[in-house]
Amino acid sequence: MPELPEVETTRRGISPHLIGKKIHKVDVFNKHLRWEIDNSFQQNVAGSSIKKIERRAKYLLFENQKGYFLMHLGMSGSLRITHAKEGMLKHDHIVFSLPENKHMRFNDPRRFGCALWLGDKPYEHKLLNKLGFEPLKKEADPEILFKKSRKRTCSIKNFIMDNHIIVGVGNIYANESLFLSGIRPTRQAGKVTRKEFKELLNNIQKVLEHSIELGGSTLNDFVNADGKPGYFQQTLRVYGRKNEPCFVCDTAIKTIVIGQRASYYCPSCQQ
DNA sequence: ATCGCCTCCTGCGCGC
DNA sequence: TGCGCGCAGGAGGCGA
Repeated sequence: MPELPEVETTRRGISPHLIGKKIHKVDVFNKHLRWEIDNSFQQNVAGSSIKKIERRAKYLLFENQKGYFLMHLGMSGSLRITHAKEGMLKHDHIVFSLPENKHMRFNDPRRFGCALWLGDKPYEHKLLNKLGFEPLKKEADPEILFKKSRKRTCSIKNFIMDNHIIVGVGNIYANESLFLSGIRPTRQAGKVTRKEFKELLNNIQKVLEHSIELGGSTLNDFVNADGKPGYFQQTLRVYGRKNEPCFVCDTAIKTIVIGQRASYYCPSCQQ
């Protein structure tokens, strides 16, 4: 379940194996991902060289001579670098053949991921042209959250998980950052103060950056990577801790469903 | 415009 | 040991 830190770690991990390298073949073993992989993907990717890999939200954007293609890891996807001889795994849906007998393989048991040819104006694509700000770039500004949330009645948790507002905050980090900020996930977004948004964005940045650091520590093993994502290496303060004592005040952590998603909070620390 | 629900899919853990 | 069930979750799409 890649969150933004895992996507960024993936980008950094695969980059040395792809930048400036030619993808001489693309084999699609199962085109039924979130959207069916159409012929333009293979046509425009096979035989091209990768110039750059960018990340926007949880999308990976690969640039070649003709334009850009996009990949999303969905819930269960991964990209890993292997030797060509290495055996295929169940759910290896796409294999990119690289120089020096290497492969990049896209594996995705749940097939919520996608692979899409975008052409030469990637940011005009409907998946990308309505996205909110990147929490880890200079553009990140709590004032945007404050202004856009006025008169909003949805929960603050749904609000920060809305990609049209701010990108890359998945369920785990939404729970964790709200706990660190003392804000109950059910509170109406419009009732969160300017001061609280400053604190909240700061905490979102902290948990994301911390997790990228942990992910980065496994980068050396990225070939044949099977490392646990960063958020399993760190201590989660509320996520998955139903009925366990709050680390701050010992109150039992509560769980509730918000927007079809499991939400955890300390009823004493978070108001 | 905004909100909340539905959906895609497989693996896992649980209860019996 | 095995079966069936429910749950997990990113995010687009849709109806209200």
